Amino acid sequence: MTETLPSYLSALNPEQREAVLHEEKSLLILAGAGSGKTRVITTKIAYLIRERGIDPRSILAVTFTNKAAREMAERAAAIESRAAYAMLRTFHSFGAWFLRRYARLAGLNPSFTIYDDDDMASLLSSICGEKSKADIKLLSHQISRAKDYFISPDDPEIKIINYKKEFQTIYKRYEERLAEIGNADFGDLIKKPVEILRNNPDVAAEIRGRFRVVMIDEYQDTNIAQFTLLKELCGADAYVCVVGDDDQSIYRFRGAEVRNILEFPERFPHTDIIRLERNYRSTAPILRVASSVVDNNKGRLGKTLTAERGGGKTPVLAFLPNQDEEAHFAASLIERYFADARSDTKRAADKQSPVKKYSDWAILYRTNAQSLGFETELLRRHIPYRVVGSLKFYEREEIKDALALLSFLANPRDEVSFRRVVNKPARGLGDVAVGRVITEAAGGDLFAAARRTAPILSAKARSGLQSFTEAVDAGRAVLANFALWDDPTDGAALADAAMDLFEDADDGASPQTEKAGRKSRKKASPAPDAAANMPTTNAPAVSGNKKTKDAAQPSLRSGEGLSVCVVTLVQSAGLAAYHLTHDEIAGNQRIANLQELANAASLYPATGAGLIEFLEHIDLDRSMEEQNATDGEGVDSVTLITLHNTKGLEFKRVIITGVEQGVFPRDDKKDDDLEEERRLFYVGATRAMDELYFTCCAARRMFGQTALMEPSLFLSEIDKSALRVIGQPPYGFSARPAAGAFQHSTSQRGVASRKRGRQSGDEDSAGDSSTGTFWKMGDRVFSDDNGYGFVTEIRPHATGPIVVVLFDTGKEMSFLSRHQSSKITKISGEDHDG
DNA sequence: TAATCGATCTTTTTT
DNA sequence: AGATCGATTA
Repeated sequence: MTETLPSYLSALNPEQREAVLHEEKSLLILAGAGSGKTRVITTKIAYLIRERGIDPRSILAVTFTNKAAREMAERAAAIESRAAYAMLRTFHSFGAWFLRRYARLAGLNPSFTIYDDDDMASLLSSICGEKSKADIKLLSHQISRAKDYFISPDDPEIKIINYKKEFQTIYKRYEERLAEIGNADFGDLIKKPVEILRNNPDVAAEIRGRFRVVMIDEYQDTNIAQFTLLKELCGADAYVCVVGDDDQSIYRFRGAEVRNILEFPERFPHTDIIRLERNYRSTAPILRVASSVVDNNKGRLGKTLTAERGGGKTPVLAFLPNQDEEAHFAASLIERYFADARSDTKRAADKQSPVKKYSDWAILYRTNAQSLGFETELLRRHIPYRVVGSLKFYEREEIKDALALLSFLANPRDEVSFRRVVNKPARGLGDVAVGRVITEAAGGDLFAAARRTAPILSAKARSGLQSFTEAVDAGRAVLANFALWDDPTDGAALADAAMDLFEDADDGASPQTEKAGRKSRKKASPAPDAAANMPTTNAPAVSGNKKTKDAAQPSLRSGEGLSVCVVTLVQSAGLAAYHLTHDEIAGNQRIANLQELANAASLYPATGAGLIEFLEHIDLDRSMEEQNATDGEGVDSVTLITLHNTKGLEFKRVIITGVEQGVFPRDDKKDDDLEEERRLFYVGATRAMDELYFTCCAARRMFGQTALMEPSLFLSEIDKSALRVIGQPPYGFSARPAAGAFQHSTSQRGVASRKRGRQSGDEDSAGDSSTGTFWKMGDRVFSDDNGYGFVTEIRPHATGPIVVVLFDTGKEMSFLSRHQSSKITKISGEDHDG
């Protein structure tokens, strides 16, 4: 039978193939890490279209990240080009698509914009201004959670989130204000579609008629609202296929419910379950380490991943004195990788060894803040890197300002954006004047209200308000088809017209032409100042030589499409001048950032719909992947990334950093939260294909102070023989110890030194009686010629031990201890005391 | 009304 | 250490 199958199917293993060919009612695929689940999904999409004659437009596949969605679309289309017509989106992007389409039914204008967490907080503080910032943050978090659980203000279940009556009141008020403004928050993108489906049987019928196949990836991370949406989306005869891994559920904190995957068979009757337990990604030693940690979790379905790959190196655990050494160590590993490559090529130039790339490497950390040290070090060594998922660009003041202007242009009822920019730069508008405009608007069009209010204000406020409205007017003037939004109260015709504009590739236009059009526009648009893109975080190769040249006269250039609008708005509002004069040091950089935003906008048409599309894209996908990638995959670079963000990715070599108690796991974690951190460990470790490293620091600067750290609990859960330990383990450390404390000796003069436990790895050390030096793997050394380095190998030799040192420069040298040890000085490690 | 200085807290993780 | 917030001052 196999030979009758097309090659894309026969290439699958039996379980994968079974999953692809399955076609009864519902399917739950329990897919371990690296078991080829993306391959299964994409192949299944292709198979359904090609072999089963399913209309691609009736397929909906949902993922969690934009990156995953893009990858899925690419891979499916590579097998079967018609897959481009299928709807492959993130949950939120699908929600936004749906909500625009049926906006009216939720009382929204189809041109609504999306409020992020910050906007949410701003709105909340305008509702209850007396609250502290922390309280506001908590409230917005709880409202988000409520929406994740599909709980409305009046739902009695609201007590689960917050039992106080006050919370209910505020939540309710928040919903009213948001409705007045006419925007949606993240939760609404899921919750409102459900409500529309429930309240409008005709819409439900239409949607259910359309989507015959629904697939969901990373199902273990869905929340209740998303589950509810799935239920509403699927008609009685829809085919539902979900893929997930309970061991990789890491988003409980934002409402993910592992129950969804555990109870899926009950919720969807006649479910078949297929397990994918063959891991194709990692070598066995890596899987062993990953499993030994997650095995300590209680609440799991339990599965056994088996490595399909033989051999493999033992993962390395490096004990290091502090953060700086950690960054040194990571950078050195990467440099050595390439140093090896150079010597390799001489010896075995004809051997077909794969090309070594920076992108083979990823440095993982628990919190975004940890990236800084690595950035500094990589920058210093001219190792190109990119920081994944760093929101920094959109968190910049000038970018937020510009986006607020655009948002206000898109929705003149947007009070949050209005407040942000109406008096920025200072136009002499104080609380009084702004308050008057808002009162006048009475929840309606603030732009119109501003014009009406201006005449009755003081001369100063009047001219300020006028200059603001003129700026907005100027921005509006460069947009075509803007009339649509002039009167948001104009009902059906408006929505219908808007819907045409927002209509996606699915109805009518071929997705290929659409995408091609988009692409070519992107290509055509110059990608100047790619360096300016992520100023603090970009690769060193592109640091700003070009910028300094025109630093004398920085000005915004408008390019194609919507960039005209961005530039016009920012210029005429005086934002560019404001930031330039306000911040003499960073001013030019700010202009460059604004320029970058304008460049991104040039991919969109200069129309009202283009504006909405642009804003939606920014709200739903802040990864900067697209903008960053100048051509194809972009510059080859090391990946710096949070553990959470690595989900679904893989790298040849992975360094998991900061594996210390208090950092990973955070020390306030226990029980369920601790189990989630364990899963996070599992996710991180299983990203590695060939080599895996852990780093654990004895001391770490936190809050401006140096704190002594203990090794992570997780390290102690790993079988000692599964790791190769280098550096100085703290006294008493051994993997899998009798439960007990790790203890540190106190640090001395900034460099914490640790007494080595007697029991650990004596085969990796050697004393040299002639010099009185005791060498050990991982010892930190210094040489006048080569700077700092680590002892990476100790070999016995007739005339005494040979010590191999990897210097931070990447250079590796061997020293015959007896004769040459004077060239290298041990600066930390085993003290000479016993 | 805006800018500046000190006090205070910070770090999860993300669509 | 760095951001952020509030109070004080110009």
